[in-house]
Amino acid sequence: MVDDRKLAVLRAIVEDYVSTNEPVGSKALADRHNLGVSPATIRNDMAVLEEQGYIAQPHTSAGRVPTDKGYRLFVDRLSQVKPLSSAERKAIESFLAGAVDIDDVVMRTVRLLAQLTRQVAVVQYPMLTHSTVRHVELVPLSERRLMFVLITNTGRVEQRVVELPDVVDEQRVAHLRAILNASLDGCGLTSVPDKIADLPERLPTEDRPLAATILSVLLESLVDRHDEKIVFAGAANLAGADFTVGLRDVLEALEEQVVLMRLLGETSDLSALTVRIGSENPYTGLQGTSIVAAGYGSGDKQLARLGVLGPTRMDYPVTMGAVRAVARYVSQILAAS
Amino acid sequence: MVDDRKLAVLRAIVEDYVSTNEPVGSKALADRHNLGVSPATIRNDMAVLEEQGYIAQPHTSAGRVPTDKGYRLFVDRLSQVKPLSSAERKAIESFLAGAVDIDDVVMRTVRLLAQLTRQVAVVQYPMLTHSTVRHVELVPLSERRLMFVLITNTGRVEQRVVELPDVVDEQRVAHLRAILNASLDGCGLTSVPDKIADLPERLPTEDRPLAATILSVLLESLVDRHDEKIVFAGAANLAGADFTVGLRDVLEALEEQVVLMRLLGETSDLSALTVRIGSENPYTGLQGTSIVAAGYGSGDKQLARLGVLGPTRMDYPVTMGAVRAVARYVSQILAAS
DNA sequence: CTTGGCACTCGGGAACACAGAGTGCCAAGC
DNA sequence: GCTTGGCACTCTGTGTTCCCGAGTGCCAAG
Repeated sequence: MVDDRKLAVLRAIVEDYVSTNEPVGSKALADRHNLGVSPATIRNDMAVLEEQGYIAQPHTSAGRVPTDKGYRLFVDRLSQVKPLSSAERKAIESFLAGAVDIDDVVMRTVRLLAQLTRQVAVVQYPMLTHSTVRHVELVPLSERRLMFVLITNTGRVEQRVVELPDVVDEQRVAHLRAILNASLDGCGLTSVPDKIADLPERLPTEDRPLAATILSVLLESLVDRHDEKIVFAGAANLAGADFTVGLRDVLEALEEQVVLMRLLGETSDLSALTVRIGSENPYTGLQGTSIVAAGYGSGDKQLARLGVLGPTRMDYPVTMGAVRAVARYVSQILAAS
Repeated sequence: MVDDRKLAVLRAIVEDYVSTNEPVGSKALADRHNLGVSPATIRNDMAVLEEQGYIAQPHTSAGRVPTDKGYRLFVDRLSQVKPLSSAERKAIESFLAGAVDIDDVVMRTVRLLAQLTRQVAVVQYPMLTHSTVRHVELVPLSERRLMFVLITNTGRVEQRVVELPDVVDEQRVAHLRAILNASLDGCGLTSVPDKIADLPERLPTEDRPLAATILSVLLESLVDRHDEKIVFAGAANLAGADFTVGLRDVLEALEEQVVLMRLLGETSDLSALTVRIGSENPYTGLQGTSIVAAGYGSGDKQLARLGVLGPTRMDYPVTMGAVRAVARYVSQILAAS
C-alpha cells in the first residue's frame, strides 16, 4: 500500500526536514514541492505513512518528522548518492597528494572528510592483516634492551621495546636480524606466526633464548594491533547539532577505540558503502546518530574503513557522496605509494 | 589595602563558587566558613574586592563571582597544590607501568589525566630536540622509492618515504646506510644538520645525488616535526561544563595542533607548573577556559609538556596536584625506559 | 571597624492568555 | 474511489504580568 506518490511525499519530508530542522507540515510540502496534489491529499498520505512507521509527529498538531525506518527507506530506495563537484574533487586530490607517510595520509584524510561533510570523520588505519613484511629491524638500545621495528609494504611501522633475558652482543643481534629478514621478507602478516614457529630450532642453541624473546614480542604485537588504530576529527561539528541524546555520550563513544571500530562496520564486505541509522546502531548513547562508512584500499584488497558520524538528521546523499569519493581517492593514493 | 581577612573572603568565594557553580553571597559565606565576622562586614570586604577587580557580580543583587584576576590571586597566593591520595598514586603508577612503547605511554598518560581530572587532557610528545640518533634505517620499497626511518633514544620513530632521482641498487643503499649511521649515531638531533652538511663531499661522485635526496628529506623531517605532535583526550568532559563562550570554539581549538602547542606554554622554563587563566589566554574561543600545564621529562632534561584544559571555574588545587603528579610519574617511566 | 536594620533591586519561576501552525474528519466534487 | 476545500480542534511556543526571595548598599549605633 505504498504507492509512488506516498514515496514522493516521504522523500519530500526527509529533504525538507533535513534542510530546515523543523517538523514539516502538509501545507509547506505542497508549497515547496510541486507534487500536484492538495495539502489535504498529502495529509491522507502522511497519515498512512505514519501508521506504517515511516514518519512520526513530535506531538499532536505538529508537522511530521522521519523515523529511523523512514530514513532507511529514503536511503535505500528514494535517494541517489550525490557526486561531488569537480572543484571539490580537485581539492581532495591535491590535499591528499601532499601526504608524506601513512600517518600523514590518515591524518589528512580524516581532516578532509570532517571538513567536507561538516560531521565527525572517523578513519581506521590500514589493516596489517593484508600487509606484507618489508623489513625487520633490531636496534640495540642498551645492553639488555633493544627496539624491534617492523616495516610493512603499506608504509606502516610497528615498534616495540624488548627487554632481553641476557646481555647480548651486537653480532648476535645482527645475525638474528639477517635471519628474520631472510625468512619473513615479503611474507604476509597473517602467515608470520607459521613462518617463525620453527625458527628457534634452526638456530644455534645459544641464540635461542634471545630469538624466543624477540619472537614472542613480535607475535604479541601482531595480535595486539589486530584491533586496529582509529582516529577521528571534527568533533567541533557536533557542537552545533542537538542530539536527542546527550552530546557527552557521543563524545565518550568517540574516544573508545573499540566502539568506533564496531561502528565502522563489522560487515563482511569491507568495500561496501554502508549506512547505519539511529537505532540500528547497537550503542546507547549513539541513538541519535547515523554512520556512513565505506571501505578503502588499494586495488582489490580492501584495507580498512572510513566514514563519518553525524546526527540522524543528516543529508545522506551528499554525505554518502563525500565518503565514497574520499574512500576512492585514498585508495588511489595508497595504490600509488 | 588587601588585608588578610579580605584574602580569606576571596578564598572562600572561590572555593564556594567552584563547588556550587552559583554566585556566592555574604550570608552564605558567613554560614559555611567560620570567618568570625558578620555578613555585613563581609559585604564591606566584598565591595572592596569588587572595586579592585577580584570579584564581580553577574547582575545587581546577585552574589559575587571570581574574576580571572581573582582566580589568579587565588592560585598564586591563596591555595596550595593538593597532593593525590595514595590510592590514586598507586593507580597512576600501575596504569602507566603497562605501557609498551612511546606511543602507548603518551596515550595512557593522556587518558589517565583526563580521567583523573575530569577535564580535557593534553599531552605533547617528547621533543626530538633533546633526543639523539639511535639508528638510521633505509629500506628499499621499490626500484625508485625507499623508506627512511629514524629511531631516537627516546623511542620515537620517524619515517618518510623518499622518491629517488634514479634507480639505485641495494649495495649503494647499504653503503649509504652504514655511512649515515657511522656519522650520526648518538648525535643530538639539533646537531644533525651540521654533521651532515659536508657528507656528500666525502662520498664518491656517483653516490651524491642519492645522498643529497635522502639528506634533504632527513632535514625536512627534522624541521617539519619541530612543531611537535600533540594529542588530547577527555573531550566528553567538556559536555557537562557550560562555557561563557561556545563549546564549538573550544573543540575547534583542541583540534588545532598549533593552538594546543602554544596553550601548553611557550614558557622558557619547561619544567614549571603553569596556570593560564581565562583571558590570560591569547585565543578567543578559549576565554572561558583555564590551562594547567607542567613539564615532564627524564632527569634534568625536560622533554615536553602536558596539562589539562577546563572551565575557568575549576578546582585549581586538585587539578594542579593531578597534573604535577602525572608529570612526575611519566618522567619516571621515561627515565626507566 | 563592626554590626544589625532597612529599603531597594533584580532575576527567575509560575500563571495565564493567545496566536499560529497543523491535524483529522467530513461532505461534496471529479 | 480518490481528491479537495472547509472547519473545528489541539497543541506548542511566546510574550506578559506578577511575585517571591536572595542579595545588596547604606546608615546609624555599638
